[in-house]
Amino acid sequence: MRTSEELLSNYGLRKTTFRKKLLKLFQDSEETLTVEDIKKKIGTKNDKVTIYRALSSFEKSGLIHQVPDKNKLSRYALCSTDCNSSNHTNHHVHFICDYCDNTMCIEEFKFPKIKKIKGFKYKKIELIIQGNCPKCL
Amino acid sequence: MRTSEELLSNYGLRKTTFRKKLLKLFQDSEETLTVEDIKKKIGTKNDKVTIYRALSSFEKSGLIHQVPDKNKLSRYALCSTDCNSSNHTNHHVHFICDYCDNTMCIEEFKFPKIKKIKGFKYKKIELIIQGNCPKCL
DNA sequence: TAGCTAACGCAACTCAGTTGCAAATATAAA
DNA sequence: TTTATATTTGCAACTGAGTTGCGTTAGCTA
Repeated sequence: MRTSEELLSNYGLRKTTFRKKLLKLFQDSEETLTVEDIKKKIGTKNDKVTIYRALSSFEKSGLIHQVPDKNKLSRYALCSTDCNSSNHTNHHVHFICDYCDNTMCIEEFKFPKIKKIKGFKYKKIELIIQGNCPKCL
Repeated sequence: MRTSEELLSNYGLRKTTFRKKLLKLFQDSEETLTVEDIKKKIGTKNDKVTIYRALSSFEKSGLIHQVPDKNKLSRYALCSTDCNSSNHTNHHVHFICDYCDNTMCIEEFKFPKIKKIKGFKYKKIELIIQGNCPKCL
């Protein structure tokens, strides 16, 4: 895995103290993160505005992606493949646990073949499964 | 199709002036509706609280379902099959148009077979396609 | 038609996310 | 290394969807 500093450089982002920490947090985290999660886990007490702006900058450049959440909260996770600003990974499978509210990006999941419908143009396909995760079963 | 009054009775809901209008609006509408849409389209000027409460009551009873929206707004649509409070339709396919922001429930779409992953329990599976609808292409 | 219960409307609130602006800091150029 | 430029940060104040409490109104049942 690349270091957070290398990654920031590669994606044309500035290596500020906060952004290095933020990216590292994503690299070390198994689960998707909300702004609240980030506030708690990151040692520094940066303003929420800073967090929001960093997240949207990371997202625009293709480093992270938004993940749907049961309660319409924004969650984020590292992009697994090599995404960039003009080409985000198209297919994501996300699992939302009813019980612990966690949202997971499931990598091992093989994405099903989706039938084309005449007259529609597809850009992004998302598959969301709601249920219970192994921990909560 | 059943009249809105019949439907309300069947689902154990009171037939108030407002709820009859609201349900009729859904029956007459091809597209999913936001609270803002409802406010505009419905003649009466009911309070937004009334709209929110009616929607959540309709949803709980299985008359309508929530639909994902690009901007995290709540959208609603009639349930196509015979849903009820204990058994909502499991599989929905929704198409979100990038350009006109409309979200459509695509009925003709055949839902793909989803592989089970060991340790996870599935309750609800949602497939969201983002792109452009025939009107906007 | 009387009485009970659900639905309505108002006001005030909550809370995630946004905007504007001045100060701080990273990067590029000299 | 210093200076100039552009991006990032932090504060304060705002926005807007959705919620809560409570008194009033209107369906429904007996």
